[in-house]
Amino acid sequence: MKKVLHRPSLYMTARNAILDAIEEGEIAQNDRLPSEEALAEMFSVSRATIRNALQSMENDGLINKRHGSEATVNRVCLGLNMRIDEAKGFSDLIAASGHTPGEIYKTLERKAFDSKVAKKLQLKKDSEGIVLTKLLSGDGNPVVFLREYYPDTTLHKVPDLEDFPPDIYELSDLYFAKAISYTVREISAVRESESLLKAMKLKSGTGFIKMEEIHYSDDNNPIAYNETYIRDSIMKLQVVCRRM
Amino acid sequence: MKKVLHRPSLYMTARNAILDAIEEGEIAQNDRLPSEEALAEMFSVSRATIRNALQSMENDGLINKRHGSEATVNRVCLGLNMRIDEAKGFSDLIAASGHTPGEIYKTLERKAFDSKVAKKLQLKKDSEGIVLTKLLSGDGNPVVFLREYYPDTTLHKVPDLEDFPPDIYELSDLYFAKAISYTVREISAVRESESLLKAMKLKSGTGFIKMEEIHYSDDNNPIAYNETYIRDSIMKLQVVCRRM
DNA sequence: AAGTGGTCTAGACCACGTT
DNA sequence: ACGTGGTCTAGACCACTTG
Repeated sequence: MKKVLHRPSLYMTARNAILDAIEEGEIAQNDRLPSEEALAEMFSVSRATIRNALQSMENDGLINKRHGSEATVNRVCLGLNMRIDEAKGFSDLIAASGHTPGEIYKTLERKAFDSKVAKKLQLKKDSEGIVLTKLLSGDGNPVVFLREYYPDTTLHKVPDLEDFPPDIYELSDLYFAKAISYTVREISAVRESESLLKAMKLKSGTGFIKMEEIHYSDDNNPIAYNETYIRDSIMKLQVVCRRM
Repeated sequence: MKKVLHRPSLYMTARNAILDAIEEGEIAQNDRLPSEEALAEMFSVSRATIRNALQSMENDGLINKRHGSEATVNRVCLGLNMRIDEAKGFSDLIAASGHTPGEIYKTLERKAFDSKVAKKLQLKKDSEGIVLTKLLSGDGNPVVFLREYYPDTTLHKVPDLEDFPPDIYELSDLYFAKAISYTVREISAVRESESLLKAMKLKSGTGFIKMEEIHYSDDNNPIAYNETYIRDSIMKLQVVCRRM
């Protein structure tokens, strides 16, 4: 995977500067940003460039825009730390929610996928691949159990177990033939089972959230599949949806 | 709430025309759209306007864009019908997933909110408001149980029970002092309980998804709160997350 | 090398909110 | 009435993908 150093675009530079200024309290009076024209002058760029910056910030839930009046800082969304509509791995989510992430165990094996997994990945039955199993902890306690399926065609190189990055998106940048473009997550509830409790090294549990993830390349082909089990007593999953 | 008829913008017109053409198979050869320049010529608008249309389509997961190559139709996301990262009510979700939505019962009462609800809505304890309780069905079977809390300050007029629109976003447009701008949804898993099974008119259940929603106005004030219980055997909740 | 999308500018007019 | 963001144009150059 080629890595290129981009010259940052003007609008991304402006975006980062505005975000820093918000954090320092230097720019937003009562959480209200200066007008687009004023920002354009501050950064010596055109209004279109500032609009590009503000648009990307609104898409990420950092600010609100309203026709006729200045943009405002969105403290509500800025305070969320378990958003599953963002491309973050679970280690990052655990860390973002204020717990110390860790790995209780991790195993790697190569085998044929069962028909259910093969179907999710649009593969012929008995296609082979890598299966990574992980138990993640928050502050030392088991919270997330993961099983990750990587078809042989996906990985252009198989890293050693200890070289697997904790984040699948980073893994895709380093070792996938094609990087992950987007992920579809499907959520259901499951009762605790003997095998799950054993895998998570728990004696009992209340309810678990099950999350099935299919990761797609930018040409809409599935390239990886995960099953994740989450102890929801620790983690509350969040999603933001905006109108329009 | 004032209702104005907007002249549709050129980019929204182009967007809708492109979407129609995609559906009819008239525009995308092998799911690949014409170039931005070609589209601009087709609709007699500038390239910037077409880019605006395509950008909004990509934000909604309808197409993928790649630097250097034409945009492509995203059949994967187009096929999803239970996305909870879109501002849709549950009636719409049930309908979108191919079941016939219905209401098994619906009650309305006015009372003081308990401290948990008051806190979510940033209200003083014992603040009063309207509580709407609903049991929704898919193909006649109970699937979603809802309890919706509307503070007195939110509703500028309280509709009769039978006049409540099925969709909370529509309700907000018609009867809220300020419309809903965005919603934060928090997901957890719950075991079945006596009271929940009774409310849902079920004898037994497997697991339930609990979704707590706080609806915010565009000035980031919470204006409504819902608790929703979902029989996940019927409905799989979906979220799409894109990188960058 | 050619074609395509990404970024950027300067200027214009309109629609909305506030006063 | 005024200031603000929303839409739109025409033109330019750069970065990426493709043949």
